[in-house]
Amino acid sequence: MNLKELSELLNLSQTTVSRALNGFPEVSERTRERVQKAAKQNNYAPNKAARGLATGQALTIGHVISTTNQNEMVNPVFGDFVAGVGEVYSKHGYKMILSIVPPGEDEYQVYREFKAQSTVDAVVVQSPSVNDGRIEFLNELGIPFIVHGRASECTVPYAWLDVNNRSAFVRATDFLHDLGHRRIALLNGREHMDFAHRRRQGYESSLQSHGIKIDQSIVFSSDMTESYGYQRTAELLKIDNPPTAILTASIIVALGARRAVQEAGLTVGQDISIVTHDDRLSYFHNNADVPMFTATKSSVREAGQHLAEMLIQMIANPLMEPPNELLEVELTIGQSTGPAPSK
Amino acid sequence: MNLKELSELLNLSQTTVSRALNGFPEVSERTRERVQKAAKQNNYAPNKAARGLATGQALTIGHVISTTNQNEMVNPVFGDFVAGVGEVYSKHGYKMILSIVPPGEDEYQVYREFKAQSTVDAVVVQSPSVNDGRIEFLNELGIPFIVHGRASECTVPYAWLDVNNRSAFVRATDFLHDLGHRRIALLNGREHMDFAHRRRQGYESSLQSHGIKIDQSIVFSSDMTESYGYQRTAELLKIDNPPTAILTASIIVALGARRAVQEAGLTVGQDISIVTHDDRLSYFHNNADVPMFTATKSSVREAGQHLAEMLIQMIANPLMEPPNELLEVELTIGQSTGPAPSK
DNA sequence: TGAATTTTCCAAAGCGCTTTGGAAATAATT
DNA sequence: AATTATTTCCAAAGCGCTTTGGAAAATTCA
Repeated sequence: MNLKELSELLNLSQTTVSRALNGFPEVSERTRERVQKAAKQNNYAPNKAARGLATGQALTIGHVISTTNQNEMVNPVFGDFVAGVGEVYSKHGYKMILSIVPPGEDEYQVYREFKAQSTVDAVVVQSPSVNDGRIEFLNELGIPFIVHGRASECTVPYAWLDVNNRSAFVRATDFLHDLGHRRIALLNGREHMDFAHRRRQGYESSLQSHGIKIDQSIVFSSDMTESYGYQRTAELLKIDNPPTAILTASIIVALGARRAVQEAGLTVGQDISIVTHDDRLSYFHNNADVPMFTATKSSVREAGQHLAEMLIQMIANPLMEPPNELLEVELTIGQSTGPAPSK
Repeated sequence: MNLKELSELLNLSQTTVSRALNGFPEVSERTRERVQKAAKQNNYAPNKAARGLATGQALTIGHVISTTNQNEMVNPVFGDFVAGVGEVYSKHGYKMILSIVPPGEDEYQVYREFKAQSTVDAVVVQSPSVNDGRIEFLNELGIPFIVHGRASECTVPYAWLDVNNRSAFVRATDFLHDLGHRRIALLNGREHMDFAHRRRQGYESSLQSHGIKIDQSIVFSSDMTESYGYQRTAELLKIDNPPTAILTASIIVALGARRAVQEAGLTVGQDISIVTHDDRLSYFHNNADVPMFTATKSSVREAGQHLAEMLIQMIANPLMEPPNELLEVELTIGQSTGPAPSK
């Protein structure tokens, strides 16, 4: 069923039917209702390509994910973020195109194609690095975009929504310091990623403000896997002056850390404290009455929802200033922290 | 830059340019090269909507994810699966549309819209339940589709790619039996899901073939979260006749189980054995020299790649029989299993 | 009642591409 | 040289929609 058939069925012109469905004022309520009913009955909806061609709008937003090599991680946060974003898109009638860039291919080429083909109205940039080239590139290319996170070294204005990773890790480190910990290890994410860079800053800034010298031998940076948490923690427990507390970048890493601690016959929350960032992933509830981990919490799903709303506003209003939003985390106390053991 | 401009630039007709780019034989090699070069230089690519309208092809494949309620899990497998699928799509020039169905809305309505709007050429059905209504629905609607998994109670033919979950869990259970375990608990996924249903069958079939009566009090079914693994295991360790081995549905659940075991002061692989299914998620390497867990392994990312190839074949060849593919798992021995402790 | 205004509707153009049916130019055959 | 085949190209139609400019019908006003 297309517009022509529907309008013939109704004995109306295509114009009138189109206007009735698109809420134009110059069509009577009676006609509009008749049209809407017939459309529903015949399961009519305007052909996406035709509509896009006529309006110049794709009603589609692009997400580009680069898997630079075969073993590169798929960000575990990805699923929940996309779920949040996608809910909002569909409420506003937008579709999401997910483009996976295979190993060896050029992410920028995907954006160029998007532009040339008019596949999308806007783009979401995920996992920005400290000096992410995509921001300048997209600005030049002229595709509206919003960044989930920030790029510290980018000075031009651009739209972003970020968690305050710096203050989160200041607070986490301060908290451990308040508990008497003086030797605090950091199992960070890969520090070319902006969020990890900022967490490191927060960590160092807190230590410095307490007059503690930073010991690079207990600071690590890697993909956030369980085995990373396990390995580094196991090693840390064997050194001469082992840390009494560990700060980890995600629950997955924290689980690895906890495993190493338990295997060493120590108790988390007594012998060793662990504080982690918690993205509130749906398959890692950390919200028992007393949560498993003390954590800086921030729902990545809600971030996605919020970011999508911002982007849709930007599309509707192309001249607006790029919006920015900085979300603060909650610091919630769980079972994984306690006073530093006295020597 | 559109086709008209490009053809004027080249002093050719639009037809010739279009044919040159689309590989038609009736254009000379010299002309073709000239055209291709100019297209690349001017970053020309055919407008997606216009091309779709003209050809009737969307070059797009739909994935519909239902988040039935606010707290429902996002499947942790999702990210890796989508990465696998997406790589293949982009190699073949296909786009992936991801449609998140917000809580309270109707998944079927999304498919109806896909059909009415011709947004997609085909659809991937994820996480099928035992008697999944989508299969019949899509057959009637007339959208080509392939299922990741199967629906046990569906008798009509349809395209699918699945892991042999039944044989996987037969083998896992047999293996534990061989090690002397007689009391084997099962922490399954939600059993309305087909994969969990089949795993249960495999588990029971193995036990029965060894003459072991099934004890429903040590069989569980739930969302596959870490805390599920932890809770159930902690409870199991307290009952009168606790199991000596546990079969879990995913590494995430296994991690929870391991935590409970360690907290009880027991050792995994000695006091309690754990076997899990391992989807080879990129953020849970379980492939050390001796892996952390004994596991039935099957890469969900490779499954995605394979499934995408099948679907693209189906689109190219609409009359073919619905293809099916059953992948066998590897059973790899890790540190989490050992002989049953003698009483 | 006739003119002015508002409401209601329509024909047709255009979005950018593919593709049909043929024409012009070139090469091969008689 | 004349005819036939082949190569190379093009004008124009059509995909299904939105939207412009304007006409017809209904309503209001003088």
